[in-house]
Amino acid sequence: MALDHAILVSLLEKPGSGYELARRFERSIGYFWTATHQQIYRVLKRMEGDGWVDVRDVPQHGRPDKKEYSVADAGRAALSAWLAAPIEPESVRHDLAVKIRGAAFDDPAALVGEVERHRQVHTDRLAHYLAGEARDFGEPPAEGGPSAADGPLDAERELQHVVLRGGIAYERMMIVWLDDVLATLGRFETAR
Amino acid sequence: MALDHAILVSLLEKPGSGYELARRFERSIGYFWTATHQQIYRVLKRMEGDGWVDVRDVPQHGRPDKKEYSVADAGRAALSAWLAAPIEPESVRHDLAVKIRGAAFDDPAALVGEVERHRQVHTDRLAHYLAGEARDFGEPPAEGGPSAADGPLDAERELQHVVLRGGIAYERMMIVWLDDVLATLGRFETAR
DNA sequence: GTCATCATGTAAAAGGTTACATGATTGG
DNA sequence: CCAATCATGTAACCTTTTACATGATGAC
Repeated sequence: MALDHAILVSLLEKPGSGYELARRFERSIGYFWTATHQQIYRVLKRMEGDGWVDVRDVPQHGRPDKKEYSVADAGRAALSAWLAAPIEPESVRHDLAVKIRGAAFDDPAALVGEVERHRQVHTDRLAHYLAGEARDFGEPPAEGGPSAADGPLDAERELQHVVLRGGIAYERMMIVWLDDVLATLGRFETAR
Repeated sequence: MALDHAILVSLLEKPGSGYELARRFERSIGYFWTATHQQIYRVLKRMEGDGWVDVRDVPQHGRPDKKEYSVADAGRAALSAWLAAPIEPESVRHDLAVKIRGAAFDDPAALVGEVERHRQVHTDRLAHYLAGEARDFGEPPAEGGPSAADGPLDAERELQHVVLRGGIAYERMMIVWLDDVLATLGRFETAR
């Protein structure tokens, strides 16, 4: 029930078409909420029907027209209501953990390649995050540290940054853990 | 497509009824793969039809009979095939990250209670994991360090332990990050 | 010319959630 | 007697995934 809200947040950050949203769900937002373009188009259509979003046809030169969506008042209200409601489950699906436990009943050493592949994905993602952090949140040329002259706190920017820091912490933890997994699997490899 | 495999792994670790599996999915396994009893009963029935699991009626004194499931050869083969196939997506759904980014368009300070609640959940879970680790994997009374006399490596035990260490690392990371989130939100709270 | 990218969708199948339903025993 | 726990399920609904489908432009 929260793909709606993820889309609303993304549209508040910047209005865009279904296609553009789908691309964002492959990058920034997609790192903590996955969605395919089929899902996105369906939800946009439903939210349009419910008056949560407004649509505007944007003709483009050379390219097909796009429908630019932006959040309507009703959508903002729906988001507010969701923000105020507690969420519990944080349901997780860690295939790799299931595989590791399952490997005990098969060949543990056969899992090494798979774990290394995952480690590479997390290494790449970490590098990507760190590059994004340096680009978007790099040290401002502060003289004498933060002061009132820095202007009001930009909530959107600060909160995006703290979520990104979460992603960075997650990738770092995963890399350390996957090394632990590899070391553990290695003990069986040599023991065979 | 992997609830099947999570159930197979759990049944290989220890045969049991649908009810018992549902309880395990609330505890150990459930921390990296969620499932309700309705899902489990449905999948067990399907796997029984496909010959992946065997069933045995166990009459009990005082309690309703239970159907004890165990993994058949075809189930083991299916698990092996899954273990050998690469998995990519690791699809994530972090409601809280969406909420944090969404809070920029609402009241960031209003999220403090929710974040604190999540922090508590992770603190409790960490304590639970650490207790489990001490109980199940506590230092054996080794004299002179590890040696061949310790016997062969127990793959099931070692791999369960490394998965548990992953859970511990995850909870620790989350607590540190949630403190970062709280500090970030706090800057808006006082700025209002 | 062919491939990648932009842009939007439909349809079917699989999987997950929520609500309802039953019935026995044990402990307070 | 009432609540909790053990034990198993059905039905309806919603969401997600996978496959198919179309058509244009720009770069090579």
